[in-house]
Amino acid sequence: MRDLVKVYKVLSDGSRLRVLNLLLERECCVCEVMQALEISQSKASRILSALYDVGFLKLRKDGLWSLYSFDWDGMDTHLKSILEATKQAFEGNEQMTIDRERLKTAERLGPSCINKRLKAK
Amino acid sequence: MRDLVKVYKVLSDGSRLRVLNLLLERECCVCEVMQALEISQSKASRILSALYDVGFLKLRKDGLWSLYSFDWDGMDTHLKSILEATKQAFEGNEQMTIDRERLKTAERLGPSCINKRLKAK
DNA sequence: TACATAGATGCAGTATTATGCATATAGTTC
DNA sequence: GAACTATATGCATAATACTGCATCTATGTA
Repeated sequence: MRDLVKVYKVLSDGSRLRVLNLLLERECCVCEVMQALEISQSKASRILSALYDVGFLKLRKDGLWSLYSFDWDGMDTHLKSILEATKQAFEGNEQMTIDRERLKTAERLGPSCINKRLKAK
Repeated sequence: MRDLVKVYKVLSDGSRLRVLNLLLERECCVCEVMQALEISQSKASRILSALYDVGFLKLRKDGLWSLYSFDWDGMDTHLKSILEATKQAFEGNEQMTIDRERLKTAERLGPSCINKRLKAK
């Protein structure tokens, strides 16, 4: 039951839910998440590792990139049902739609590149 | 989405989950919850009202007693699926089984009566 | 080997949450 | 209306969680 509490703790944060929503679209690296949600690198990284820790995600490394995606196969049954319910709750939500749109234009550029861009503006 | 965060916040606490579990058994008053879980009156009251606030429960007053139970009819769809998933996760959990057992012997006695008993021991 | 880069993490400050105690509130009973 | 009682709640304190900044790690590249 301690695990269940942990799972709900992870889900009880708007930013973390927004990241889940992105990942429902496709596998993402840390820098894509930071672009799509306009959050800092450390925040994006921590959110992804929190979602990973409770068992929602799997991690694949490609050179410097950490690519996170849902671990549908490894995920236990309870987690899956909770996730399904959550997914349903996202439907029709404006913020979630915007985020998914923005993810489409997110490029696989590292944080330093993104930060330079932001400063240039 | 703010609502969803609220719901998960409420669920991200062991005691609150234990109370949900009791209510899956039957309607309870505050003092039955405090007996079954061995928690303080204010804690039991606050937990119940938190669960009420997000829409899981309905409240019926009988004299001095506040009787809380699941509001299956009034509950919205998302909430219901989340609750279903949670319920499944409770199955086979030792603590939850113990709590449900203890609820059977819980009597509808007020806090003052319960506290007197405890002191008498 | 030296440097550049994506991501992870320690730390500190801030904000949020949980909980006990005391007290308020609202029914009940005499 | 006075006393009693179940529940709700204000307040203070303690515990937890969030986040940015700086730094570290590990991989890739010249």
